[in-house]
Amino acid sequence: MIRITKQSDYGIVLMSRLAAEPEQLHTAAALAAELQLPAPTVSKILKILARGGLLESHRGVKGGYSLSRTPESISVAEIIGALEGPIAVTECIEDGPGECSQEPFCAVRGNWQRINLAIRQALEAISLAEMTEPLEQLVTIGRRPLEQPAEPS
Amino acid sequence: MIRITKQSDYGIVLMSRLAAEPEQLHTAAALAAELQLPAPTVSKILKILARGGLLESHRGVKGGYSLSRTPESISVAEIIGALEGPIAVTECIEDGPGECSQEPFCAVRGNWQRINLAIRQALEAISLAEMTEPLEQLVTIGRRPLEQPAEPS
DNA sequence: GGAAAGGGGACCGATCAAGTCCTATTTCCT
DNA sequence: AGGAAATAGGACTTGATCGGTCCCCTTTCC
Ligand code: FES
Ligand code: FES
Repeated sequence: MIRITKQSDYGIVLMSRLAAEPEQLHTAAALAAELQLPAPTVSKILKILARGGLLESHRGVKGGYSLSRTPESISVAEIIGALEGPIAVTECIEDGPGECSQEPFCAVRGNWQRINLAIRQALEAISLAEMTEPLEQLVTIGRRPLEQPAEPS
Repeated sequence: MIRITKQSDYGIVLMSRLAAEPEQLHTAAALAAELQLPAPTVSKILKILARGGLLESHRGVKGGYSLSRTPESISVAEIIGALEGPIAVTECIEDGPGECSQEPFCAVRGNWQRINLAIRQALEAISLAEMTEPLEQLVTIGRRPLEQPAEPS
């Protein structure tokens, strides 16, 4: 739950791959093959990311994609935002008031934004660079990847 | 994006309403009418929340629901978790390894959990009590409900 | 014993994401 | 100059899943 779409999922994976060699150009086909993802979908996602300004595209033979900025300056929030619009968990308050049909009755109206903000900040705090330096870092610090022993079911 | 289901949406609204009078019993019908939500759906959601241990249910005439704990001790993460399973943004790593088809190729494998953890923590940090004291608090502190001026689009 | 509440689950319809495909455009190489 | 290889852009189909409804059973109060 709190599911993101597969587009974002793939998008982050792809961006992470590109972040490994920021200088280098990668074609959509090569990335798809390497990551074992459906080629047309990869192509589509890369296009969107390029349109969003996160990727630099080079057309023609020997073309391909590369990051338009350094991995450190790209947050996963940006990636998700580029792929699926602004980050908002609920449709209530996306931007303007008057949207939700039950504003008058709703007690939480304003506080939804607290949730949205919390999630957005959490996502903005994670940079692409952090996504590429994988296990060592985690293990070194001794951070537990998961801690949710109590699953009531 | 990063959408939660309407169940969670409604669930949080309902829980917030109940948090206003933690002692009192509320029937599903009354809550539905008050909040202008479809009655059967409300009933369904309350059932799930009760099964999850977040609500105390009383059957029979004069029955109804009430919070099983204080609003301060209930986080929105719990509500969402009860309504839609454990909080995980992606299906890759829900719990055990071996799930994702491309573990060998995936560079982010371990770092997805970083994202999941960040979101989970963000949601755990928000209590039901915070959801009920609505606008005043926000305004007093001068917190901006939204800040996202740069929308590249 | 009846009415009013919750408990549980089956069920259907609409929405939307995921993936495919096609065509145009740009660029490199021969 | 011309062809090949790549991106740009969009239309389309299908499939899952969410949202919502409905029905029947159990419990409790009066
Ligand atoms: S304003 Fe939409 S549910 Fe609160
Ligand atoms: S392990 Fe599933 S995408 Fe990384």
